[in-house]
Amino acid sequence: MTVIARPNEPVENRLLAALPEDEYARLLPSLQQVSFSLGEVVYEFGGHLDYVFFPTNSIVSLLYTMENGASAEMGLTGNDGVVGIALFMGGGTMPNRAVVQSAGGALRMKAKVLQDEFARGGKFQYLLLRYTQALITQISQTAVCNRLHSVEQQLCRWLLLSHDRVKADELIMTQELIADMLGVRREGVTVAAGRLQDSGAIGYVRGHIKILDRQKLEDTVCECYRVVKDEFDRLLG
Amino acid sequence: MTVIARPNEPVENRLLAALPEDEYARLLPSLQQVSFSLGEVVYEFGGHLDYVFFPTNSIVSLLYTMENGASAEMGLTGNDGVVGIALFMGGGTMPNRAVVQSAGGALRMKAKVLQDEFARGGKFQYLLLRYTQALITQISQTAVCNRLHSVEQQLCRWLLLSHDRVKADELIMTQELIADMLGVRREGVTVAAGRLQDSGAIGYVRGHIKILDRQKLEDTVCECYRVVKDEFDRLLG
DNA sequence: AGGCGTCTGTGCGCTAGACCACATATATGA
DNA sequence: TCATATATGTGGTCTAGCGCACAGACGCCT
Repeated sequence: MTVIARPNEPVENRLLAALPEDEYARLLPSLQQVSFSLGEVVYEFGGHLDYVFFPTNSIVSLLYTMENGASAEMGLTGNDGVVGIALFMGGGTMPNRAVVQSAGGALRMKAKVLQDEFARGGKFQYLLLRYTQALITQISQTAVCNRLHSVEQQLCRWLLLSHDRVKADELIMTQELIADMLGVRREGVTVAAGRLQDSGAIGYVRGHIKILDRQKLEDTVCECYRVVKDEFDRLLG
Repeated sequence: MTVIARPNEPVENRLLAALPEDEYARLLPSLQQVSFSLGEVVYEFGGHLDYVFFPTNSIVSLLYTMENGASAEMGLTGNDGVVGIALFMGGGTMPNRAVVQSAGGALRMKAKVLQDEFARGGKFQYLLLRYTQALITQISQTAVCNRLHSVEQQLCRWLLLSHDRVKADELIMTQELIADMLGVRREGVTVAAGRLQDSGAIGYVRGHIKILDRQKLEDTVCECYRVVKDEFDRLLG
């Protein structure tokens, strides 16, 4: 992670952008722009957090790694959210890991500043709690989807959720990493991705995935994607 | 649901019990004791909530039902929690259903009272948010467990979580209902439960499950149970 | 140009669990 | 005591996805 400067351009995180003028002005001096690289660990299982992060064009995955090394994603955060909810929810640490899934920028804020502002009970608190509820929906739907749907459907869901949170049509992501996120084997992803490629929905070469036909993905995906998207729009739109 | 009276005995919900004297005194007049029957729906998908519920000796499951009727549980709430977090998180409605999984009592509180007290920012807010974080852990672990573990392990996890939240060693619950909770087929539960019965861990007849040897269940269960339990103890203990 | 490391493709056997079709057992109420 | 609905047991077939073992294929570095 590299610290860049104080942000001066228009804010690209939806939570911050939704703040009223005065609250944003109060927080602005406490925001620093940082840059995440692919695969960087934002926090570890049980680790202590000094900052919260508001991604702008980066994506951060929340995942859990079992004792035997197997892992699975429970949710992901982009420019519509915040990484480090334990800091305002009161737990201090979270029982999961946060890993950068798509390189890019974020704004960070010191824990103390966040907590003080949260305690004021204004719009900031309101937005953070609504985001947390949307995140709960996402995690819930991941639980259901893991139980009931095929790898191909889950891959579509994952691609669409990522695509929604990043500007470009190209995702930098190997099948190996996707397999870790979805909690399946790499070969399973190869087969599912192969089918999507054959249908013309996506194209990929060595870690570069292109969304060619978003509609095709939406036709294949299970209802879980829509549920999550609708809830995010309802709560944060 | 039947409304009984105003509670006068010692409070049996851990969240309420953790309140300081003055806050509890302020809330007491707004609490009504109610009785839930097995299978009762506390709230529906997208439904509006007039009350939150603090279970005393009942257990309420949060589950999601797909368009095709298949369902899966994302978490469960007993005397250590509250049903209806959307009311203080700000969403108003939740994209899931809440169903009584074990008949028993709860204390209910009008939404308006809850929200006013929450806005004061005292210990009540603190407790509700910490509980919500513990719930997030539970849902997350359900997601991971659904992906990576066997039906038998998940059944153990479910039995242990339920056993922790109810006084008795006997659970009133058919295999059919457990199958809906776990998002698996009824026959799958029959087989898994049969193995646990053979090993002497449990005994059951027509909807009455007895925990005979808790240790055996803990030996069989996956790590997911421990993670959830530890996090509840840490955050609410 | 060559070599090595990292991705991706494929095939094969195996297993858990789904789906289907009944058989049996227990409770409840007429 | 009998009828009926509900709960549980079991067996057979089918499939998705795992584990394993390689075989290309592409990218980067020297």
